[in-house]
Amino acid sequence: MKKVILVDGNNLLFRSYYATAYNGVIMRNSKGFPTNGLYGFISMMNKIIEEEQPSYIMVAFDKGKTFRHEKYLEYKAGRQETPEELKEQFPVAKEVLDAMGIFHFEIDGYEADDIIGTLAKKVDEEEDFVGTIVSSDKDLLQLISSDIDVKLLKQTGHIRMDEAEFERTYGLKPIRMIDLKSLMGDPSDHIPGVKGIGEKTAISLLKTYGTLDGVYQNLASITGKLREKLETDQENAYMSLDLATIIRDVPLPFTLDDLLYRGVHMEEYIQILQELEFHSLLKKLNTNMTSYLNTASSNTKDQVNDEVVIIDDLAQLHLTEDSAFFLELRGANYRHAELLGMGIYDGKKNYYVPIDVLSSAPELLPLSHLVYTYDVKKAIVTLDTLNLKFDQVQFDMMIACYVLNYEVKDDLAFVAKALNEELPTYEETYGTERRTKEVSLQEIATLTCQKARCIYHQRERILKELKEEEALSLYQDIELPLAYVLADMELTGIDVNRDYLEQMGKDLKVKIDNLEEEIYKSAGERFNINSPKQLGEILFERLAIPYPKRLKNGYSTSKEVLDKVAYVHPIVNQILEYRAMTKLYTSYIIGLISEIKEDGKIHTIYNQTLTRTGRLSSIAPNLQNIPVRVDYGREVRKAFVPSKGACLLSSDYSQIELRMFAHMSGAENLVQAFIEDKDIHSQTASDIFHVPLSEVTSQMRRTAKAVNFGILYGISSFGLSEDLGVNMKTAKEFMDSYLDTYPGIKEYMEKEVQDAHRFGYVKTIMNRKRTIEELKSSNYLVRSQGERMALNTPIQGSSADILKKAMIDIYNEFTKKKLKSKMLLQVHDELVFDVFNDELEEVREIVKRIMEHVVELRVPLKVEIATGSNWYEAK
DNA sequence: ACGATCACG
DNA sequence: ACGTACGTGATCGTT
Repeated sequence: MKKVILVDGNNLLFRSYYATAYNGVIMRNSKGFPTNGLYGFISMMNKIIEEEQPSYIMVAFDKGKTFRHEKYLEYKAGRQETPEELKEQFPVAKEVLDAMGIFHFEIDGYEADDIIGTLAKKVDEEEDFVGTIVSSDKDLLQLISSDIDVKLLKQTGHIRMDEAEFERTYGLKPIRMIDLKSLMGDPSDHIPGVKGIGEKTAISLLKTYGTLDGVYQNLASITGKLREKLETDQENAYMSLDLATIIRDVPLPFTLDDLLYRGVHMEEYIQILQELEFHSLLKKLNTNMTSYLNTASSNTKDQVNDEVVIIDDLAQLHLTEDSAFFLELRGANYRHAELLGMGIYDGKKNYYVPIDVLSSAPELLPLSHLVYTYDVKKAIVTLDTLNLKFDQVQFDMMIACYVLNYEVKDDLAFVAKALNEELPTYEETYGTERRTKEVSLQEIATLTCQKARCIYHQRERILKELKEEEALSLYQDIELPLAYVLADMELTGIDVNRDYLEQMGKDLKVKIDNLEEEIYKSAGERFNINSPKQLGEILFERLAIPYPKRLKNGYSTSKEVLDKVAYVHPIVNQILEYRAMTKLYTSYIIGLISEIKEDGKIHTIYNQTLTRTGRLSSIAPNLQNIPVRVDYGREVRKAFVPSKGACLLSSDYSQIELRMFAHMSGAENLVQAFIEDKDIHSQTASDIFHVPLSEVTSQMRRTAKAVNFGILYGISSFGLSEDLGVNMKTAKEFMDSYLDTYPGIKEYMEKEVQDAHRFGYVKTIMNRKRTIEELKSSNYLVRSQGERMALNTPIQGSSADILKKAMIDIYNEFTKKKLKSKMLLQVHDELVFDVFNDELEEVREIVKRIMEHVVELRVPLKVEIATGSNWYEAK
């Protein structure tokens, strides 16, 4: 079987050009010749040859276009003019191809698509040829057949689309791509399509009616807006069909056999690279040559490390060196994910252990050598069922990269990309949740080992960067040990009283149903109360309630707004109550019940690498936003219960962020107030209103509290006035009074913002760094937001650092003392424990001591502890 | 996929 | 003259 590669040359050069042309700034050689498109083009050609090992290859280029429709010109006119700097690169691209021994072709009146389409047809007709088309243009997918597949280039990596894959993805035959485009259009190719129809609608229409003709023949059975859209744009749709169809009978003066890949003419090739000054490509060429020569001469040394040994018996796996491993899962939530297998790289060889091999004899896995990975917590939690304990991991690339401010996104491919390593993303490999892809064992093995290799190779570089950033300690002494603590908490889970939640749900349901009827009565009609749009119309049009605020498209029906107009009509309070009840019901009754596992517990997942400040977040379910501020919502907490013979203990940092602020600003009166353990909001009220403590009213305290919070968030008089419901002038007076009262604070804040501007980042007490791009913005609002982040992050982040350190120390102390009691939850400034009755006093002492003394600041840290037979009581 | 809303610190 | 408080996640309806 002869394999031919058909490359869309225009597409390749265009995308290379635009990928590297930022605001018109492009790469040139020392003679001023633009080279940015060529660089990507040549790299890509090399990559294609390396990956595909073709025996036949050709690159097609555009050369004008036959006009097949009177309206065509009009549409084509909208197309952007090719920049001069790109045009110049085309002849050179062709020279490069000559030097590389690659056939290329163009012909008057046709685009590259048409040449490829014609050749693809020839491949279909010839018995002994198969072909692969390379492009990022989905248009070419219409050429897929049993002998033709498409390597669809993506921003990172590529997707291989063959007949089966296409049908899995779109649910259609490849040739229907044309009909699809005629309906949904393609702005990049100036194909109009039918206005208002997107991919989803187009696919479902074609699934029902087969073709564009089918759709229009059955217009009678289509109803509503959709039919109107189809009728309006029928002419456009058929023109689009024409435009989208690739020509397949271009006159070609050669045959498939003429496309033979002849291999590179090294001297010419090197000369061109030198002229273009592509030193990295030359260097790569050199190392490839040497390694090629090496393998040729001494055939065992320095092999390319991409051969994967698929292990079918763990007894065969002998690791003698520190190795990297990557656990491959399929599914978003790792607790429900399908375990696929483990890729291992020991510096020399790749091994892939399929999950069935692993689970049949997990004790044979050489854990002591599996020391580098990506997301150790995930490995611990998912492989706990096999009784595997990854307690010797020294390097977690995910956590390290988070500390270095990389965007982590739960996918190694994104981090790898930032480090200039190309890996297919999760979605590229497995598709989306709705459109899953089937992936072969061989493919998974290759990809998983590729990830293990990436971890192995990037490790030193990342550690070096951590050292340079002085963040090694944060990574090594806080974040990495914390991953183990969190894994343990996730595995432990918290007991939930399902019966209690169900009863509460039943009661709520009755209340909600009654409220619903009342609301319909008040409104005089039935409508969807949950729809802000419908609700807005009922309240502000039908009932003519005055509205203080409008949104982009409609009225705001937020609590804030409704509170203001509650006196006008009884329906407003009914709505507010309905909202509160349904929120409770859907999110906290139904939502929580659905997360209870067979063991009667809820096991949340902590995301350790998400927030920009260093806090944790909690998902599936979020246990960091269980109601507490309002009485009836708080009742939900009664469902969270201890294990038998134990109680729940909650320990809470009192005012940790304000204390942190006092510490960092060094404002003397504020520091003193904390040292004397004053009620900080009352004290602030006394100070800013100049009255003795005994004369502070609750109103004054409330105001002072709002001012204190404002300070933490990077105060603005507007924000404060909104929060307090006073005008901005009054709010400004409060702020000024505050700043007068506490000398040093103004200076501290000014310096913080100034430094942030100067360095572009801020840091916490444990040297956690947050870069703030917003500070560079020319937009005042964005820049101000950046300044508020700069003020808030050191406070929120340092508090998070402290909590994390405390968690690790407490965990270690529990282990050391061999306590049965367990840490269960973290809620930013609160920890919740399951404490066995006989350990209560000991735990209370350990937790309080460690939390209060985990760091020593200018102000004391204060911890409040409460216990009870559920989370409601322990608060 | 995104915004509005509302739950938490 | 802008038009705003910091950090999250779940659910719903709309696009």
